[in-house]
Amino acid sequence: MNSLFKALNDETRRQIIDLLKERDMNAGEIADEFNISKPSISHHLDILKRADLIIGEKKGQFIVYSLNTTIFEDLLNWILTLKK
Amino acid sequence: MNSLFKALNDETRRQIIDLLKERDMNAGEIADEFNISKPSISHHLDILKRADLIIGEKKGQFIVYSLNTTIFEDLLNWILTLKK
DNA sequence: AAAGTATTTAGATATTTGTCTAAATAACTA
DNA sequence: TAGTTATTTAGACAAATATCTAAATACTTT
Repeated sequence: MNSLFKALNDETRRQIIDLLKERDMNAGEIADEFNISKPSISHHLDILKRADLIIGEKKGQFIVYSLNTTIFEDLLNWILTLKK
Repeated sequence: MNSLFKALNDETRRQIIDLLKERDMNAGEIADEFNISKPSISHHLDILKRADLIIGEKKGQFIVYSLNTTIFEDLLNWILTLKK
């Protein structure tokens, strides 16, 4: 739960999530959407990966990232215990 | 949204939320649940307040804190856009 | 009014975090 | 195999954060 909230606590990472909501993208495509160096984006992707929010799959020369929607269940449940 | 995720990105603050889920408590009662100084807890309460996650109401000498559940709607909606 | 209790504010410090550049790794292409 | 492209790793640094102690503020009680 710690790594999940940590991962979500950054505007750039939330924007990456929003991008992947639309379609799968490789690291370079993601980096092109930001005015941040590729190594920094790589680092953000690593944090999202460690939180199980995204999955990276090697496709030849590229690594294609996609959302792991199942992890959002945990977050959803955590919130729902508060609503009541 | 930024202050919301920031506020949730700390184990102590999430535990405070869990405590307030059970019942309203004043600052001293909350502090007694942790091995952290009162000023530090006060700081955590401030961050939760700024994120609109909790409300503090003066009751004489005490300040009673309670959850502001309406704010969780925002978080809920953010997550739901990802699930589909 | 003085003393005691509850809470916050101020200022300091160590740790964590986001960013960068340079270099390393991995895979394709000519 | 040499060069090019895609991505990550390593190391450095400035900014943000969690914590502490000491002091200030606010209310209550005697």
